[in-house]
Amino acid sequence: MPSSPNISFVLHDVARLLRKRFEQRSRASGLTRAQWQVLAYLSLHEGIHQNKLADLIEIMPITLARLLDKMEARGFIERRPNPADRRAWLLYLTPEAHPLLEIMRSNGQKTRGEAFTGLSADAQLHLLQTLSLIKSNLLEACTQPAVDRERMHG
Amino acid sequence: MPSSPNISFVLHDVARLLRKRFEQRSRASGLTRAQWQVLAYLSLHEGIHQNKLADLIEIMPITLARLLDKMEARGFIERRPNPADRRAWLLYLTPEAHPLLEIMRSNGQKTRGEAFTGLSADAQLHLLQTLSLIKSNLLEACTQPAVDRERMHG
DNA sequence: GACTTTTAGTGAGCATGCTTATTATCATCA
DNA sequence: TGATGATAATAAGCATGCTCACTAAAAGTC
Repeated sequence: MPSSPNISFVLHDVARLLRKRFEQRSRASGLTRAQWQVLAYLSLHEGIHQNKLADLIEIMPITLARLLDKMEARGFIERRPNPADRRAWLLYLTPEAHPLLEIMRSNGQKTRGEAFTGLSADAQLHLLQTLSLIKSNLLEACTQPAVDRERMHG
Repeated sequence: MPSSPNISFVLHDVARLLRKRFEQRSRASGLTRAQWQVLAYLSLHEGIHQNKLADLIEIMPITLARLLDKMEARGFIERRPNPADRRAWLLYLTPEAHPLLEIMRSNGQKTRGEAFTGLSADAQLHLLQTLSLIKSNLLEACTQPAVDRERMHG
């Protein structure tokens, strides 16, 4: 309950504020947080295809497709045909994208710097480990049927 | 960078997965995560007006207005005119909303139960405190101008 | 080789959250 | 009282993320 603030609500708030702050900073660069995440992952896996990349980022393929549409239109990435599989595209950064990597990385660092003021390096590492555990718990849970039935009245 | 996973990305992923899991569970009840958050806060502050409530939840008033539109249409809340100020509405739960509070609270608990498997009560409390600190850092930061200028080339 | 199943990608439609801009009302102060 | 500024709510428009449904191509099976 909000009176003793709910950890899920706070977590959601933090994510939203991180995104907001990052995008305040990055507006001039033309990349949103989500697009930067795509670019960051793609820079480490050029030549990957969309469903694999969506799997890495853990978003739905259709969500990634929409992001790539915009990033392609703005000249940050290109989709090359895959001669071995005519269903799939192969994804590459354009030369224009490379300078952005450094800028966005720096913006991310600045945003984290603001967010994590007062947290020691140890505390940050601990937080990362805790969040990673929660994430893997949730990834597991999301694959299982969510039973809405309950014994509220028993 | 994604190779050593970025704490902001993970935090964002966790928030997204929490929302997804909560909504898998709550689909039958007709309330989304955001609407449940509104209802939870409103249940503690009936008679509040929109801008104040938006301030409590820390979202933009227009975002709240859209949520309230849907919740009003579905009969969960009502907007009563404020005789003392014709610009403002006073917000109340409808009788239909009250049983939902218990159901949604339980859904939230179940979702957190799944998410926090393997975390002691102490670790959860510690996480909450850490996140609250980060949130207040970000709330502070977001009010300050985000300087995009930087010394990348110097 | 034809039939079925799986996989890659997208369309449609909805919810949340933002920025920017507008209207109506209230509050202040000369 | 009458102009000025602040406040409550909403409108328009965009981005992200989901579910559900669909097409096209590949892969597996008889």
